[in-house]
Amino acid sequence: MKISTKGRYALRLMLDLAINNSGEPVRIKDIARRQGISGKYLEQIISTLNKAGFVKSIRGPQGGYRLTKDPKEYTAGMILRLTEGSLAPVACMEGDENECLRECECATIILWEKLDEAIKSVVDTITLADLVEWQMAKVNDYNI
Amino acid sequence: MKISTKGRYALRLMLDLAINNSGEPVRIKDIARRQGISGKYLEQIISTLNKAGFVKSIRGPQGGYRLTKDPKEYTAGMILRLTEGSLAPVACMEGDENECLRECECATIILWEKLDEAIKSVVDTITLADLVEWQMAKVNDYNI
DNA sequence: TTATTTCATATTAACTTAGTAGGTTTTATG
DNA sequence: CATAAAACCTACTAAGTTAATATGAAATAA
Repeated sequence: MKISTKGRYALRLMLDLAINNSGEPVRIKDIARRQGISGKYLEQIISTLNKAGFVKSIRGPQGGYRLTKDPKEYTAGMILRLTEGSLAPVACMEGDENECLRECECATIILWEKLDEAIKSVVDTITLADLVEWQMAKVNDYNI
Repeated sequence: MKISTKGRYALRLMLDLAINNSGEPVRIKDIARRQGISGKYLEQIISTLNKAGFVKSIRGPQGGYRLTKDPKEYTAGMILRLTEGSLAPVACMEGDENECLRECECATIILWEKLDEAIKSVVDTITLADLVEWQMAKVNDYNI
């Protein structure tokens, strides 16, 4: 019941892009340095974000990445689901494929539904803009 | 971000024990048959529940297991944490051991805290008695 | 005494995680 | 035009986890 590094790094990567939006594209190398994450691994993660249109890449020297949308347009859920896959706590909740034959008889499904709703209520309401705001507040605290 | 079979089976096992409390101890073999789960695997899971004092075992013929407490005394969280380990969505939230060095600078921790609270608010308020109640309602629906 | 049950430990195949490795393509700049 | 800096692409891998199976020992009711 853990969010893996892929999801966690994707979130920090997007947050890094949102904060370092000075005009020039942001290089993987710099994100890797700032976040203390393997650059090669970040390449793979950002590739997913790129293909989904979450970021735009500029190739060649002085290249890098930029967000395609305003930070408030990305929810944490969008980023996590893209990189982690479904956030449903059990597979039988993920649609027709994994439907459980005991579904209509098994009461635990009600627990899983409530848990699923609780998770969604957090990840689908918090946006990248919220993370930026919290990050700014943290930096302020730190500098006082 | 999934609950594994251990946790899911433990919950169904405890629910089965709560429902089949006719006085005689309940055998693993019968739970396995009713739930469609490998008996040998259930043995391992119930061993954990036994050592934690959640169930009491009676050995020998006509032996089996019984709950030690009233169903409303067990929360889903107690059962899941015992079998799954911590339900925190990220390791850096699990106490001093896994503390993240970036904690005080990284805004994502706030998201994880909110997610953790949301998960707790479900699993720590739903009891085995609730599951029994829901199960009874399901059986009624089915028989109408 | 026997059969039935729990109890204990070891093993395993398949899968996932968290990267590393090595190279190709694009393109700004000198 | 040559070079270097960046993104891009695919394959590989060590370690860990999951979801069991396998084998047998210990306890005990009949």
